[in-house]
Amino acid sequence: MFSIGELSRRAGVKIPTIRYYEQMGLMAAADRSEGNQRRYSKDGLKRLSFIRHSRELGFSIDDIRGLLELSQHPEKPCRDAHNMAARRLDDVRARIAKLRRLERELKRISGCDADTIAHCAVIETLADHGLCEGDH
Amino acid sequence: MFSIGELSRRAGVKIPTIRYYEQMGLMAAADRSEGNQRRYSKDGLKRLSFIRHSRELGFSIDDIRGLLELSQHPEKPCRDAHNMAARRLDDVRARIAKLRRLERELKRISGCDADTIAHCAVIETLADHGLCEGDH
DNA sequence: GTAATCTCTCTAGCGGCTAGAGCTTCAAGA
DNA sequence: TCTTGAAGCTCTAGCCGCTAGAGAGATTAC
Ligand SMILES: [Zn+2]
Ligand SMILES: [Zn+2]
Ligand SMILES: [Zn+2]
Ligand SMILES: [Zn+2]
Repeated sequence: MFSIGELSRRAGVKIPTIRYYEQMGLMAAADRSEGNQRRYSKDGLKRLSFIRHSRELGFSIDDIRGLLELSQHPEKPCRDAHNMAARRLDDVRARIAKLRRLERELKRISGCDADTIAHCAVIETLADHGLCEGDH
Repeated sequence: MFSIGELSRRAGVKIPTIRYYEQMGLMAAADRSEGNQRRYSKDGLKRLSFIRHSRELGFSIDDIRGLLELSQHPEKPCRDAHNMAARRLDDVRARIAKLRRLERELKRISGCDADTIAHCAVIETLADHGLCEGDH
């Protein structure tokens, strides 16, 4: 049994974030000490690590609720988990595509060789999307 | 002179967003009709289009305040504008790099060919970052 | 016993909007 | 000119995923 501070250190998740996850129903309401402080076991650490890793991979709090639920039922089919991962992947790819378009425009305007605002490619482009090469 | 609805349609920015930009000091407090409704001119449209385009390119509200200010002073050097664009570009590249690492992991776990949660690569990976190929 | 360090709950704030309630104003047609 | 319906007004609250702070109580080490 360890404190929330210890859990925080071990899992690499800030204390208020742990309490937030509890509120959001990701972490079960923790056991309490006599003085009402949260006490965690190895299980709590595992669960929190799962949550952290899922967040790092971009899953939403809602998704994670589902994934945690699934992980509790080893006999169930994993189709749902695959679907969530696939949706995540699609989303990530869409975001990459969008950012690449941004990168292209930003690279272009960063090449401005004017000295004053009057002829600055950055300002001119912001004022007129027609100067852009692509969509965004 | 046109209404906020008309401005919204022409600039492709929602009405509450326009009012929000006014609150944030990006749009100047608009002229008003006798009945206290906002009235805009071509200048307002230009300014809003500039804001919209800047947002699309990923600049923050704060950055945009600066960029608008710069754009009002054509004689000034454009170094500041370049710096902002460069910082934006760096940020976009960092985000792309991060998303690509994500993409790789998500692609890997999406290749799970198990049937049940018990052996599902998605769930296993979320429970153990050690199974990941890279950092994130 | 006392001091230092945790931890507790509760509330509010971040960015960039978005939505709704409850009201007033405007514009077009009869 | 009057009516009606759309559009506008302000104000407040909510979204996500935290993060920060106040002011209180608990724990721990010496
Ligand atoms: Zn320039
Ligand atoms: Zn553009
Ligand atoms: Zn699977
Ligand atoms: Zn990992």
